[in-house]
Amino acid sequence: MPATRQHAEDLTIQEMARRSGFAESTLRYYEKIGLLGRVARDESSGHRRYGPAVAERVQALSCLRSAGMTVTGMRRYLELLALGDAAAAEQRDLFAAQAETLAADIEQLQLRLAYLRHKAELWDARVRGDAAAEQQAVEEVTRVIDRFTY
Amino acid sequence: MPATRQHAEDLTIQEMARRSGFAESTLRYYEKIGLLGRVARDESSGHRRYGPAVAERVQALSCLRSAGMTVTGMRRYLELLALGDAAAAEQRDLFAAQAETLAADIEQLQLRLAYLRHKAELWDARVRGDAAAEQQAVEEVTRVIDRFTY
DNA sequence: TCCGACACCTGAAGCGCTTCAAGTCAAACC
DNA sequence: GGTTTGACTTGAAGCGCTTCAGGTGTCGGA
Repeated sequence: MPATRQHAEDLTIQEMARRSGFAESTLRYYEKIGLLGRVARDESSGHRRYGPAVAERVQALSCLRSAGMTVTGMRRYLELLALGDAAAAEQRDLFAAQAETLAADIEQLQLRLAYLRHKAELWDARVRGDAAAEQQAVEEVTRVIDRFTY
Repeated sequence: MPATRQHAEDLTIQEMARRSGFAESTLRYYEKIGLLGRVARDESSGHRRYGPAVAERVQALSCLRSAGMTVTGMRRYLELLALGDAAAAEQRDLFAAQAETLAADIEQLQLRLAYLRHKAELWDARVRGDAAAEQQAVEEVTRVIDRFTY
């Protein structure tokens, strides 16, 4: 009789990991550092069971995390969430600021992508023994690097 | 008489950090784990001095690192580099693979960005008490999340 | 000549996970 | 009924840095 009293919609750590994109180890870690409160357990096995409320919270954290938000930022989000509509303006600002940061990051990454592609071209030209193409790739690499900012 | 015998083009760790985008601590760390070989020192002060050859190497690593390459990948790159043209095909493949990975990452990040912006809209609508706008933002958030892959 | 100020040094600890080692629980096969 | 399989548990160690604590070397000014 396994976990008869559990709700059907409760997720195992494996399911929670699959749905959220967090590794199982990360879910355990987040619980340990207090981001998730205490997650319910199956009484007999001691395995974690993620109910709907926790699951939703995990989903939201997953989005924020994959958008580059730090653990500190996620804590802030949860604090604001607890305040509800009273903290709506702060929430808006939190998301807007994170969006701007991410937009800037993406722009930089696109430069890095161009760099990598030109480097691939460069070595390809070398494989083919095409000195002219190699020279052009070198110039393109240089041009891209000049646009890097740190 | 500070470091009279040093070459003028040698960089301090601070300059190297500024030019490469690595933190000074990261430069020390990379040296410790053997990514940079042994960096020369100013004899009297014991401070690191990055000569042109090392500086170029650091620059290249910086590009790779900021394009998402792992330390393992960077080691591989340095190995191949030592082989010169003999490993040109492997270098091309290394860069091409890294480029593909990064392109996929960027695509995901653009979704996260859309998510963040819609979330900001959502809270903004709530601040303004605009239920219709809020409802629309909720739908947009949902639509974006459905396109997430992990 | 002494005094900060500052850049740098090393070694150790912390962070956000990830990986690993050793063990528990439950369904399933022989 | 044992035993294997597989998902799960905890605690500890590792990774790639980052931060911190405590100290050294160099310089410019009083």
